[in-house]
Order: sequence, then C-alpha cells, then structure tokens
Amino acid sequence: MAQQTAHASVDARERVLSAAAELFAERGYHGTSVRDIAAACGLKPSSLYSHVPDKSTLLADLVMRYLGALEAALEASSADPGGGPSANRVEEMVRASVGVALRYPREFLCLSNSWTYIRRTPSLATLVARRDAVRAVWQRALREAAADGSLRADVDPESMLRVVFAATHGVVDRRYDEIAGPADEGDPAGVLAALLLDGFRPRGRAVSATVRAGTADAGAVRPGLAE
Amino acid sequence: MAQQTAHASVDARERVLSAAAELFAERGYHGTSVRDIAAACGLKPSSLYSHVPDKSTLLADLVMRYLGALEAALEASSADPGGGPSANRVEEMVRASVGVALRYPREFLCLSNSWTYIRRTPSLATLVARRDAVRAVWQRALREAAADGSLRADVDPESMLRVVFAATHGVVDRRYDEIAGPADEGDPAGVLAALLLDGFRPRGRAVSATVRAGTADAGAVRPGLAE
DNA sequence: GGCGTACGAACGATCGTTCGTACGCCGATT
DNA sequence: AATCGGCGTACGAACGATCGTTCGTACGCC
Repeated sequence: MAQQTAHASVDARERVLSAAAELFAERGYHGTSVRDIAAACGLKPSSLYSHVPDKSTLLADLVMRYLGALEAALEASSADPGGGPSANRVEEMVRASVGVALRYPREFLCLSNSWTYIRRTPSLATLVARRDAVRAVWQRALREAAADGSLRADVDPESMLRVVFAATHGVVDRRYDEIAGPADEGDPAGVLAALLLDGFRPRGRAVSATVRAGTADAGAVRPGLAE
Repeated sequence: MAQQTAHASVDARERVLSAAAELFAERGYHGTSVRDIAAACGLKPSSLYSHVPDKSTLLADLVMRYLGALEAALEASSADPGGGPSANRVEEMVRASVGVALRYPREFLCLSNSWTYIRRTPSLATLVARRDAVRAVWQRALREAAADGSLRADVDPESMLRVVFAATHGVVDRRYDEIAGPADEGDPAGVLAALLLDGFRPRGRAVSATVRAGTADAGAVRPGLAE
C-alpha cells in the first residue's frame, strides 16, 4: 500500500502544484505549511522534495503558469480589431482577463495575494518582466482608446488599470462572498466588462443576453451570511 | 536607557497597534512575527504582552477600529438625500468608503487581506455582525437606486457591491503600484466614484474639477516600473 | 509598598528542509 | 530468458530556526 506503481511520475508533480495552488489561494502562502501541501496530495513532507525544489519555487511556478495563460488570452483579445472604437478592444480584454482568472482562480489568487512572497531568484526577474509586458499591453490599449475618444480622457489609464485588476480580483476571490454576497453565476466576465465600461448608471446598451432578474426583490434573504 | 519614564502608558498600546497595522498591511498576518512587531516599536517580544493579550486580538482590534470609522462615514453618506436620484447617494457612499480606506489604509488592508485569520472568539461574532450591517446598508442603497431607475437594473446588487469593495482595495493597496502604475495623487475617491458610476466610456458628466492631464501623452515613460 | 511596565530566559510547537534508506520498475548485460 | 544495476520515488527521522507565548524578576513612579 505504501509504494504505488512508482511511475505515476508524470502527474505527481502536477498534483503537488495543484494542491499547493488550492491551499495558497485559500490560506495564503505563509498560512500554508509544506506539511499541509504534502497531506493534501497524500504524501509525506519529505516526499515533496522529489518533485519540487522549494516552497517558494512552488509559488513562482504557479504564478508563471498563470501569466502564461493570461498572455495567451490577451494576445488574442488585444489584437487590432480593425474598425470600430478601440474601447471595444478594451472591453474584450476585460472579458478575456476575467475569463482566465475564472479558469485559473487559484493561480490568480496566488499571483494577486502572494506575489510579494516570491523569493528573489533569477526566475523572479522573468516573472517581473512578463508582468510588465502585460501591463504595457493594457496601457497601450487604454491610451489608444482615450486618444480616439472611445474612452474618457479625464481619468488617467493607471487608475483605470487599477480598477480593472482589482475588480477582477473581486470577481474571483471567494472571500468577497461573505462581504458582498454570492458571486454571479451567469456570465461574470460579461457583467464585469459591462459594469466597468458603461458604469453603474443606466445606459443605452445592456449586458449581453444575461438579463439578471429575480434578485432585485428578495430584499431580506441575504444568503451566505453565516460564519 | 532601558527603562523610560515608565508612564508613556497611554499611547504605548497605541504604538503597538500602529506598528502591527503597518506590518500586517505590508507583509500579511502570517508573514509578520510578534518579534517583528516588538522590534518596530522598540520593545522586546515579551513586553508586548503587557499591552495586548494576543497576536490574533491585535488583528481583531485593528479590524474593529476600521469598521468603526467606516460605519461613521457611511452613516453620514447613506442618509436619505431628500430629492435627486438615489444613485447620487451611492456615489456619495463610494466617495465616503474610499475616503475612509485612504485615511486608514493599513487597517483597511488588515481587514481585506487578513480577515480570515482572526481567531474564533466572541469578538469575532461582533465583527461579523458589524460587517453584515455595513453590507446591509450598501445593499439597501443599491436596491433603492435600481428601483427608482437611477442605477442599471440588469446587474444584481451583489455584483456591484463586489466591484465597489474590490476597486476600493485597488485604490488603497500599494501592491497595485507595481502592476498598474502609480496611484492617483489627486482625488482618488472622486475618480473612483466617477469611474464606477459612469464607466470608462465618455459621458456627459466628468470627474468633478480634477481634470487629469499630462499623463495621456507620456506614452513610453511608465514610472514605478522597477522592482 | 504596590502597580504598571520592560526584560531575559525559556517553553513546546511548528516551520522548511536534508539525509540515509528502502523499494518497484526498466533498460542493458550476460 | 534470466539477471542486474540504477533511476525515480516515498519514507522516517531528525536538523536548526523560528514561531507565539509564559514566567520570574527588576525597576521607576504614585
């Protein structure tokens, strides 16, 4: 029972990564011990080090993976849309980014919550470079949209970018369930994109086809309140 | 040199609280040791326990203090504004909330980042109750505004509230400096309120008097990029 | 003289990590 | 075809460090 076939090798590392992602996302990097991670994938602590060199490297790898997915999604959505106002491209980018964050919620939370705990290693430099590249793509899109008048020009792009990233966090992080109510079960990416681009006030356009209904009247229910 | 006047007592506890707030905000709860806190206020670790019973209580007290300030600010801004669309009240509440977060940034970050680490004590129940009360105030305001048509009705209030809280975090947390660029130095509360209520796209109204200029053309500068 | 504060020393617990060892599988050797 | 060596993996034990916290003591001020 102790030794299994001894060649699950391929996904053994992956299972460690996955368990670490889950725990880091839920309890934070310093709130998770190596022993916790080992237990979560049915291993003893010392066995982890056959697959991973470090606790810190574990975190760095998760962030690296997320950045890869984000870059891929942004590459598609940030391509020049030909005609049309370039604010539409920004809207696509919001949708894409939130989509990636929802597909890799644990890795996203590792990045946004535990980024600063990654040890100062050569791979950190790579991480920083890729992160800055993502930021550059965003800033270019935002400035272009401000320039052609499809985005408001009275607010600097940095502030907009901040709101985009933070709001994405708000959609993904389950800790907001307790303070703001349950997450949207429909199309969170579309809802957020509509909310950010068009604002809370009514406007001509509406969120795609996902008309939210049945929630505005419940009033006293407040689900997910317990703790 | 060791013993000072022995009656700085009144603010001794306050200095401990303040040092803890600073460190918790910067490195997180589990990333901060009691010895770090002690060193930050020129004390030895054991001396802390003359002023504070627990590390966890320290965190709880900081959150409690923030909730108090938030309640006070919300009480003023969530009062019925008489005439006018009730979306204006929501805008006031955003301004007030961001204002409090900027006045107590460290306590705010303790709340948003380390909330889940507070030990299960009687005082946690109080904390949860007050947090839920704040949420109720927000939800009531959002529903009212949706009902009178001054807020869009195709997005549920929970999603809006999420965006408000998360965006507030985005304005306060310095970690966003690295990923989104430097924070707004003007009137962040007003900018965020305008951004959330009216959206990224141009609209008739503009952010109060703080016309942001000189940033939309710099293009290649990207300050605050280093790491 | 007592109260409030600060301290050094030390507690048990847990932290991340290393080491020596054991064992199943696979390719190469005889 | 049988054998063997080594590689990859898992483990128990233990390392030094650091964790949050307690205790006995010393000292200045009312």
